[in-house]
Amino acid sequence: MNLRELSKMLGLSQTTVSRALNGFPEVNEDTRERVLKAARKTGYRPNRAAQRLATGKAGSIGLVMPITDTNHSDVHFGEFLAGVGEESARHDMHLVIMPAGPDDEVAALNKLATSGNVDALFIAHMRAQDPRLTILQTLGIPYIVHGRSYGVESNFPFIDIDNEGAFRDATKLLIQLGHKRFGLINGQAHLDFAIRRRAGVVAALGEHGLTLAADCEVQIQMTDENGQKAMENFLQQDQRPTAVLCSSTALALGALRAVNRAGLKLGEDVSLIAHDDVLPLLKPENFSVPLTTTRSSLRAAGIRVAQRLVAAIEGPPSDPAQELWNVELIVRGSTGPAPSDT
Amino acid sequence: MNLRELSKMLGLSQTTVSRALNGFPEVNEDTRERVLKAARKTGYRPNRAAQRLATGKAGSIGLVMPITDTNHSDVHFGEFLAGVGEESARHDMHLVIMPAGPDDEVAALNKLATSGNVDALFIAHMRAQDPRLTILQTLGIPYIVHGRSYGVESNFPFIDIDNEGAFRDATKLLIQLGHKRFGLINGQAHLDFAIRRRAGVVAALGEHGLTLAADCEVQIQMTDENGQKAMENFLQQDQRPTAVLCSSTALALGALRAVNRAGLKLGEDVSLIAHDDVLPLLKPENFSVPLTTTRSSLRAAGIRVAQRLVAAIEGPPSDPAQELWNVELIVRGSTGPAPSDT
DNA sequence: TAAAACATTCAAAGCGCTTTGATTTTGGCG
DNA sequence: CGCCAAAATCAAAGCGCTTTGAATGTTTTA
Repeated sequence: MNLRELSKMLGLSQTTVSRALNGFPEVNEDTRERVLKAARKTGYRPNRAAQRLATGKAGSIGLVMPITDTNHSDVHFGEFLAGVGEESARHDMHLVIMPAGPDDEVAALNKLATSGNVDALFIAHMRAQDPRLTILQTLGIPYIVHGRSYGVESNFPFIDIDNEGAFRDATKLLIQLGHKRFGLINGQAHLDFAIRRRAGVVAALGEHGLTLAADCEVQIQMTDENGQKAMENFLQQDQRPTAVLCSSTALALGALRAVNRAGLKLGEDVSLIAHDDVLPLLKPENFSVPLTTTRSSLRAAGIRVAQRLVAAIEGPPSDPAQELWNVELIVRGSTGPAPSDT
Repeated sequence: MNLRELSKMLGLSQTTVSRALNGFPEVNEDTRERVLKAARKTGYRPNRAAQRLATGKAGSIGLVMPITDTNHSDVHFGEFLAGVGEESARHDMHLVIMPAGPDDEVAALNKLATSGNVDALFIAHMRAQDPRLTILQTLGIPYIVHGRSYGVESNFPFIDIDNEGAFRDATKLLIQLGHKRFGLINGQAHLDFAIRRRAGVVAALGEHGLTLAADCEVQIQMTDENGQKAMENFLQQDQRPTAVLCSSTALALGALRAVNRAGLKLGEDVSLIAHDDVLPLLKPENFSVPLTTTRSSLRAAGIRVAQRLVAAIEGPPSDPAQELWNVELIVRGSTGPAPSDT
């Protein structure tokens, strides 16, 4: 069943039927009713390819999927993607997923945009002074950024969580518990969230005359291996930190391993707070010592991103809305008073 | 730049240019050369929407993304999706991802197929006697199945791993190590892979006059919590198993936790082999005791599925090719000789 | 050298929708 | 009533590609 058949059946022109279906105001309500009913009964579904051609819209969202040097996908992205997929299916939107390594991202973005295959773009894994922003702004196609880019002043639409606030609060909690020596196992130094989280920690410490020792700070790719190595290093120091913040539960998984192997107890000898992206696999409550976390669901962010992208495609261009989500601080067993022995 | 402009520029008809571009034989080689060169120089890219409309092909692959009751996405699927995304981007294929709970899957499949939005389908998470197969076969659109469906005789195209063989081999290894009492922490009983893995275990045991005790067998959703609970149960029994097989590293993560909490040592008191889908997060070598595993990359399967789907869409329909991948057995520290104390 | 066969190229007709620019209907008002 | 604005509908022109069926050259064959 296509539009011509449907309109012939109803004794109307294609124009009217099309307009009735798409909610245009200039069609009589009775007519619209009749059209909608017929469409329902015949199970008419507009041909998306034809719609795309006629409107010049691709009806799809482009995503650059970051892949690492080791050619591994990132769980964080997978979880995010699940959210995007869910929402875009709801709107009959296609997804174009283009994997790209760190060096090809700009090229991938360009390719996606100029392919005409895509009428909105999304980027994540933001870095400081991210070059992709500049391109995105000149491309003239709707986009949204997950995260921000430290050092970029221009106004762009984003969804981000309050990384700085989250880690400031987390640090404050640890300070209140009496901790004085801190460690930070962070994501790679050029990543925007890493910069902001670090800033949060440093700020909170500063307020209490404390500092983050240079050898108690690591900025590295967030895998459990790296978390373990980092924590092992921390623990070997004379003045080892009693409180450690981790930028992901994956890092925390490794860190916990290191703590256990050193024969120390989490929540007693060492307190730890990690950021939890709510990955289905790494639930902080299931760690051998339940993890105190700052929590914000990546999946939810994915859904929201898709919503806004769809709105941007269908509706008129709106202001570069910027959303900053709050992060919950959830206290579990991995945080405790600072050990008194030192 | 569109086809008309390009052809005008070349002084050729659209027909010829189109054919030159698409590799039709009836165009002069010199002409083709000229066309290709011009296309390259001008950066001409055919409008996919127009192509889709003209050919009647949607240029996209539909995936039903299984979501659980808890509305959580499955990591296994995420990893698989990464593979599919990678390959389909390579072919300018779109993805339509429709999330559906266990009860809506058939409906989702129908919806995808009849939407005309999709010219190939893919399903996974196969169950015994899976009703989706019947539908798929009547839909008349190319499809491929990841996994098989126990009890279904008909011939359908699939990619699967040799679940039975993998678990048979794993069990044999444990038998050789002297183990007599076995446990199995499996995926949900209706899932095809779970049935086959169980069969593999039972077969290997049977060859040596051993059996799988009813209370040493659990078939359950594969989360670390469930793994932990299952192992806790096993360990409380008078005659607790000394060798346990797990259907995923997530289960194994929980099982290991239970072993640790019981004050037992993995690889000594209890041996464990898990199936490893090569998830970036749960690397068996990073478990506190490196895990002996049966390994097969889900990501690789995703890539292969997309390849075949693309081929099926573009090329002529071919035989329902069936691929059965071998699974590696990788021995690490979690397996050791059976304890002699009993 | 004309006819037949082949190799190339072309004009034009869709594909199924949206949208522009009429055209027709309706209804209010003097 | 007749006129005009507003409301409702329509015919037709694209969107950019593929594909059919015909037309034009070029060889080959008889």
